[in-house]
Amino acid sequence: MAHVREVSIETRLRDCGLRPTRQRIALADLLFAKGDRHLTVEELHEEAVEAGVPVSLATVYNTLHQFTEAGLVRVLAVEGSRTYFDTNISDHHHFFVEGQNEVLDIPVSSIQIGNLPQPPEGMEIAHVDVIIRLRHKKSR
Amino acid sequence: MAHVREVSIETRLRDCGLRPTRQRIALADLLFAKGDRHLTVEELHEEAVEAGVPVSLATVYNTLHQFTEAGLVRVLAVEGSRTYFDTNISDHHHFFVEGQNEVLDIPVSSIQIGNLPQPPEGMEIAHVDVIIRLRHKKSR
DNA sequence: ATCGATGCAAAGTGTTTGCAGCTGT
DNA sequence: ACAGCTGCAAACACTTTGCATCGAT
Repeated sequence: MAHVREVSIETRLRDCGLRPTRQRIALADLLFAKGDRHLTVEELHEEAVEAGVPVSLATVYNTLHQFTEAGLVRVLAVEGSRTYFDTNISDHHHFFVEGQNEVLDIPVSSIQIGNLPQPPEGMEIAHVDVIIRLRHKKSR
Repeated sequence: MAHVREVSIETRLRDCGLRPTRQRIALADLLFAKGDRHLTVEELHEEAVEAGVPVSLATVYNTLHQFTEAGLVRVLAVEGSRTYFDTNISDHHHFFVEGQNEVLDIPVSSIQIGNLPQPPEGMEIAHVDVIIRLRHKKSR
């Protein structure tokens, strides 16, 4: 059976110092199989359960944080309550659809940012986030 | 006693359809007396109590949301858990110091953003947030 | 067999809500 | 006096943690 991909994900986990357990492999599969994704813990948990891998919510939280530390995913701060995890760790920006809690990628090339201000003394820039908040046009 | 400012804040509240109560006036005073500020509910609550205006936390939450709807302040989504309120409602951007939970304004003129991507069909841009995340330089 | 991972439930945060009593007009 | 606020505590959503069991090596 299609074992080829599993092996590579296993290796990837191992390289991060994470033991490739059933749950981690399943979650990593869900995360990376479908291209770039923006998921909440809840959503990923639901997907896992639907895929027949009954992980617990707590494990999804723990696993996503481990993945974050390992640099496999990154955290997206778009909206107060919920935390989004982004499987696209390359440099890019986001649309956020208000009310719909939907996140869309913006390739870094479609925005021009120039003239970044100097960070205060002793600080350096860790990351630049651009979030373009969208709403539905009222016109109808 | 210095009643002049109070009156103007009262008027401002009234204009928003908010009854100028003790608590609202006190909170508005704290918010707007010291220039542009970035505060969490907790911080504002503490300031109010220290200033001898014992409002309840719930009232601070309610009041800040009312102020937000009235357009007196705006919500800042920089970080997952806590909600920041920004008293500067003009167009500008932010530094965010990781680990320190500190927010600093960046005047809109010090960043050049060009070439905004087209929003998806039927959507329009509500707001563009730029957050420059900072960390301390490791050098020492 | 060992040490780490998992699941559950309980504990934490930060935030919201319901309702009795208080306050501004 | 009335409608709208406020305070408290209880309810909530999301997230983290403790501990006994399970699983990968």
